[in-house]
Amino acid sequence: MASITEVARLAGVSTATASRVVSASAYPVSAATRARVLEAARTLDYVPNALARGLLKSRVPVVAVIVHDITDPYFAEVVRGVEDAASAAGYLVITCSSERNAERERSYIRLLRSMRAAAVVFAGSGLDDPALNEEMDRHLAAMQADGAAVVHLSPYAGGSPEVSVDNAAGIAAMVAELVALGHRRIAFLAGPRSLFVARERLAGYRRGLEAAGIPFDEAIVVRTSFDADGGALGVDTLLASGAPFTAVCCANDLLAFGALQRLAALGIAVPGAVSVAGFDDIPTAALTAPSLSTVRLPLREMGRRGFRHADRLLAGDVPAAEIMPTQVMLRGSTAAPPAADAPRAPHAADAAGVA
Amino acid sequence: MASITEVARLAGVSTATASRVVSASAYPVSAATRARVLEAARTLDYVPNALARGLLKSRVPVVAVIVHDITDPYFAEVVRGVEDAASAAGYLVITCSSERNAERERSYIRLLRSMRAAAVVFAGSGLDDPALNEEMDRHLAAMQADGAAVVHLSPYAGGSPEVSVDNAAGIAAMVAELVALGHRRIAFLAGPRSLFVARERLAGYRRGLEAAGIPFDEAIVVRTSFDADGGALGVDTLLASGAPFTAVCCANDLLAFGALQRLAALGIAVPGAVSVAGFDDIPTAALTAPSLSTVRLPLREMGRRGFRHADRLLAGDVPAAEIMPTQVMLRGSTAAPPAADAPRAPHAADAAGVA
DNA sequence: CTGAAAGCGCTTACAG
DNA sequence: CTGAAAGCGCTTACAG
Repeated sequence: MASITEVARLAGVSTATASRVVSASAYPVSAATRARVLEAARTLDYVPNALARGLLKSRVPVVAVIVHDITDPYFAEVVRGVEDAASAAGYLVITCSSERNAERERSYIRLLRSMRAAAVVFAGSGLDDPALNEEMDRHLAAMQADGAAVVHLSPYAGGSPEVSVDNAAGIAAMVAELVALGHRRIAFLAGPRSLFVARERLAGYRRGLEAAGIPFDEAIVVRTSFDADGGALGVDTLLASGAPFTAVCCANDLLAFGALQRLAALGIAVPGAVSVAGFDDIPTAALTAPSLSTVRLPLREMGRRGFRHADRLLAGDVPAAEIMPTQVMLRGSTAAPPAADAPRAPHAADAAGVA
Repeated sequence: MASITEVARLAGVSTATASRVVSASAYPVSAATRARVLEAARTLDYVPNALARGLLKSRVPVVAVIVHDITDPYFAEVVRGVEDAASAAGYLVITCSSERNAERERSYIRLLRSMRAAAVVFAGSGLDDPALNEEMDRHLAAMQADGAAVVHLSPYAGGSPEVSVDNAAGIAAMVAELVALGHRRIAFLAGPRSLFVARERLAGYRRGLEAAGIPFDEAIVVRTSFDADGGALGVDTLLASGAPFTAVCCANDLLAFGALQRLAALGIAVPGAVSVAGFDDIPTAALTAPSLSTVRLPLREMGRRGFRHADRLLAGDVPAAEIMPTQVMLRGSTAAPPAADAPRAPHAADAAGVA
C-alpha cells in the first residue's frame, strides 16, 4: 500500500506538501502542485493511514456505541442511526454488546481507550449498581481526560442523558389513551427494578394514573426482565394474583410481545378481553397479530443526534441537551374494555387453570 | 495517558524491556524486572496505544462486518456472533450497513483500509451486479494484498462462502415437511431475483418439489423485496393471480411476517386455510401469532465461526470451508391443508375483492 | 537478560 | 508557496 512518501516522490514534492494536499489542509499550495499530487495519489491508489494520523492526533475517527445487546431491535435501530450520521462524517462505528456485565464493559472500554476511539455513545440505560458505576466512571473520566466525547441516550447514574426522550411523559400519554378507551384497571409490566429507564417509565405510569384520578395498585404492577419471556411471565403472574385488569401496559415492546403471545396461548382475546400496549415501537411492533399499540420513540434519530452531539463536543462546542418527542401509535391490540361498566379479570380463574 | 516511555522510566528500565513485558512478548525478561514493569504499568493505569502498535504491524485488532442492514434481525444475530468471538480474542467489531449500495460499500471499504482493519466479514449475500462486483473485487484484492483476512458467510460473485449453510437443502427440507402435511400446491415467495442467496433458496424449493414429484408452477412463485412489505405484496399477487395454493413457503422470515399479517388482515385463517413457512428463524419468529414454522439457521454461530475463520487466516492457516446444519422448526403457522383431497385457493375470489 | 537506536506513516511548527 | 526535520508511541533487529 502506497505511503505519502511515495506519493510525494512520484509528484516530485516534499512529503509536507503532499500531506497538505491529500489531507485537505487549509495551508496554501499552488494549483499546479496540488494537481500533480492528486494525480500521483490517484495513480498509486493512495489511502491515508488512519493509524499514523491518529497517532499524531491521538484520536481516530471511530465512534463506539455501547448497547446492552445489538440483537435487541431497540439497540439495532439506535446503532443504525449513529452509523448513518457517523459514516456521513467519515467515521466508523464500533458496536459493543455489554450485556450489562461489568467485566465486559470494562474490557470494552479498555480496548476503546487503546484504540483512541474519538467518542463513546451509551445507548442503553444505566443500572443502579454502585460498584459497577464507580468503576465505569473511572474509565470514562480517563477517556474524557484524553479528549474523547461521551454521550448518553438514556438515564444513568451520572446524571441526565445528553440526547433523550421523555420516557415518563410517553408512558403517561399511553395510559391516558387507555383511560380514554374506558380502562381503569390497567396493569403495568415494569421491567427490571434497577434499570434507571424502567424506573422512569414506572413513574410515567403512576403519573398517568394520577392524572386520570385512578389509584395506584401495586398488585397489578409486575417487575420482570425487559424481554419477551418477562412479558409472558408477567401475564402469568397477573392472572395468578386474581387481581382484576382490562389492559396491560408494558414498559417496552418486547414485554408486550411476550404478553401477546402468552395471552393467545391461554385463549384470552386481544383486544376483546384485554388490551395490550407496548413502548418503543420497534419495527416488528406493526407486524404482530394483532398489531401492537405502542409509543414511538425516534430511535434512529436519537442515534443520529447522539453522534452529532459527540461530533460537536469533539469540535469544542458545548451543545445543549436535547429531549425528543414521543408519539402514541394506536393499532390493533387496544380497544374498549369488554364491559365498560363492570371491568373484571378476563377468565381469571380459567386462565390460571390453563397456565 | 501514560506511554510506555513513562512506564519504563518509572520502572527504571529501557522502553525495549518495558515493551517486552507489557506486550507479553516471548522474549526473556527476568522475573524481578518483569514485576517492576508490571507494577509501574498498574500505577500509571497504562493502556497500550493500539495505533502505535498498529502502525508497526500495519494491522489493528479490528474486524469489520459488512451487513445489508444491522436493523434486520438476521444480521444483528450474525454481528453478535462475530462480536462474541472477536471480543474474546481482544478484537473490536465495526458494523457497516451497506444497504447493498455500491457507493456506501466503496466508502466503507476505503475507511476500513485506512484504518488497517485486520479482517472483513461479509455477512450478506452478494448481488449479481457485474459493475459493483468488479469494483468490490479491486478493493478486496487491495485489502488482501495488505494482509487482511476476508470471509464470506453467504454466496457471492467471487465463489462460495468460507462459512455457510446449505440454503437449498434447508428450503427443500421445509418443502418436504409441507408435503408430509398433505400440501401439494405450495406457493413460494422468493425474494429478489438478483441476490445470490435468494437464488439458492429458490433452487431448494424446486428441488423439494421435485423430490415429492410435484411439478414446478411459475404461477405460484413471486419475487419481491426480502422484507415484510414484500411478503404482504406476495400474498396479494398470489391471490390476484387466482392460482390455487394451500401453503406459502417464504425465502426468509421477514417475508413470512408480512404474509402472516396480510393474511390476517384479509381474514384468511393461518394455518386453517393456508399454511405459512419462513426461513432463518430470527428470534421474533417464535413470537408471532400464530408462531412461525421456519428453518433455523445457526446465525450467531455462523458469526462466531466467521471470526474464527478470519483469525486463522490471519495466523497464516488455510482453514477449510465450513457448511453448518439447518433445522426445520415446526410451530403454529403450518398444518394440514383444509381439504386434503381437493386443495383450492382459500377464498381466492373474496380475498382478492377485499385486497 | 538488557538497552540504544531505527523506523512504521503521518503532520506541523519552523525556516526559507 | 515549499521543504527539512522532529516527533507521535510503539517494536524489533542488533549489539552487548
